[in-house]
Amino acid sequence: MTDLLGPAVSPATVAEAEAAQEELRARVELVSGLRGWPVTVAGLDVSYEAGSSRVAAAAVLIDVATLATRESAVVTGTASFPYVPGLLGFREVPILLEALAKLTDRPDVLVCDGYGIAHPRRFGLACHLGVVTGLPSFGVAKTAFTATFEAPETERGQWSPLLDGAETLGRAVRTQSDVKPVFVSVGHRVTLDEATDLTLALSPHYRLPEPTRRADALSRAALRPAGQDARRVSPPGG
DNA sequence: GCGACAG
DNA sequence: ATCTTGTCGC
Repeated sequence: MTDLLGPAVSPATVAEAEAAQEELRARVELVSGLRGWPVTVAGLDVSYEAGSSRVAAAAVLIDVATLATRESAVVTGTASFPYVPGLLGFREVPILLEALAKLTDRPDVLVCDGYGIAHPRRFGLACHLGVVTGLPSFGVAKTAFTATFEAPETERGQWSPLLDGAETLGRAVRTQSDVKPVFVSVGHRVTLDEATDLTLALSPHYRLPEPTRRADALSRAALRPAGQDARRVSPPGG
């Protein structure tokens, strides 16, 4: 089928992808589109198979107040774009959209595994997904990327700014006391304060927010043959 | 020029 | 991301 949207959706080269990001960044809205505290949030994540291009994407819809899982969807497919730092969106957005489409209810906000605005061209995965879906979104990354930061105080809830010179791109947030911080940045139609508060509300027990934790587990399990979940098969030596 | 580099 | 054994701790 003809790709009517061109490079903005499926770039053929790194140069085209970077150019597309420069175009798409103009569509990011740095104001809140939330109507008060959200009722539901969808956590998203993608898992990869070792020596192949097979991937699995999961979307888990969670009730923010109770953290109960309302519904979840998982889909397997093939990665159509290589991993290139700064271009993660082109690799994961397509299959994540498929997983999102399988959800019955529309989430109030998306939580992504990676960065939003704290990106070389200010258009990380969370911005990409937000712009394409029109939904509020933000990212929670596990490791540092482009910005500089000082370690936040060690108590849960403490944070320090992610900086690029004088520009604030996000926050290093301590979701658990004495545990490495996570990196929160805005994606689309969400403020940094909202993203920070949500990250903390969604991470009562572990370092990572429940939505992305559950999406990670689901996508990972989807790559395993049926019947081998949480069980060891063909142990070395018989 | 060289290294580092979300997932 | 994934490859990997044991180990310390709640």
